[in-house]
Amino acid sequence: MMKSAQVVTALSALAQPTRLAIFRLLVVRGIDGMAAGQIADKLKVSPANLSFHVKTLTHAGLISQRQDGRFVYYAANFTAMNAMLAYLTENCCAGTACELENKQC
Amino acid sequence: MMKSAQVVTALSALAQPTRLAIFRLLVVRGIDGMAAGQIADKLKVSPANLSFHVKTLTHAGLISQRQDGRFVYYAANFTAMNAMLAYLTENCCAGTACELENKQC
DNA sequence: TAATTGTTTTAATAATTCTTTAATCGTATA
DNA sequence: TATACGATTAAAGAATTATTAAAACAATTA
Repeated sequence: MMKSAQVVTALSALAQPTRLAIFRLLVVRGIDGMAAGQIADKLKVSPANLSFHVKTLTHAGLISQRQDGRFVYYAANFTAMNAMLAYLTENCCAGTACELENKQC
Repeated sequence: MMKSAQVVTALSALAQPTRLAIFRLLVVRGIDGMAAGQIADKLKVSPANLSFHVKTLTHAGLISQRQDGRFVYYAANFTAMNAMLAYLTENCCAGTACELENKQC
């Protein structure tokens, strides 16, 4: 079970256009992930700025990194993402009668 | 389909301890919602500060308001919440082979 | 070892966000 | 109409966050 402060950290990490784009890119990529330079090229962000943003996502636990030669690969952490999503819908409608109208809630 | 900027607005709205608490409270409450003063009491937040935060959540489309006498009731907008959650998991792992390990992705 | 490539860090500035207090607005009741 | 109650707004200062450029670091190759 996730704590409120962790969830705020994760949401803050995603609440920025560049970081949201990075995360979505990595979600689509799956477990192999993508090298820092590739991400920077694809999103047209400077290397320094990319480093700044992936650091924020990493601290939030939403992505992981692995080194391969002089490349650093980043990948989405699906467990953390799912825990965050679950926190938002938890105990929805006090457990009653809302499956009728909503998908996850 | 939600646009990136809308999702950033929604995530920013939730990425703050007081607002996350307000939203979770309203998610549990369901469609009836809760009056501003009740929320403020429950979360031990000043009326002015509560107004500030519900305004942010309202602008993000995550909650709605309805007036009843001199009370203003706020309720979670489940459609917006689900759209935001869907955006994050969209096209996960390019559509391949990750149902094996994850719940939503 | 020197040079190159990929990435990160630092420092500075610019921009945004949060909290508090006081004043204001709207609805209901005496 | 005057008063009370619930809620919102406005203004100010404090705190946090984003962007840029330059320097530094780490791994590879000449």
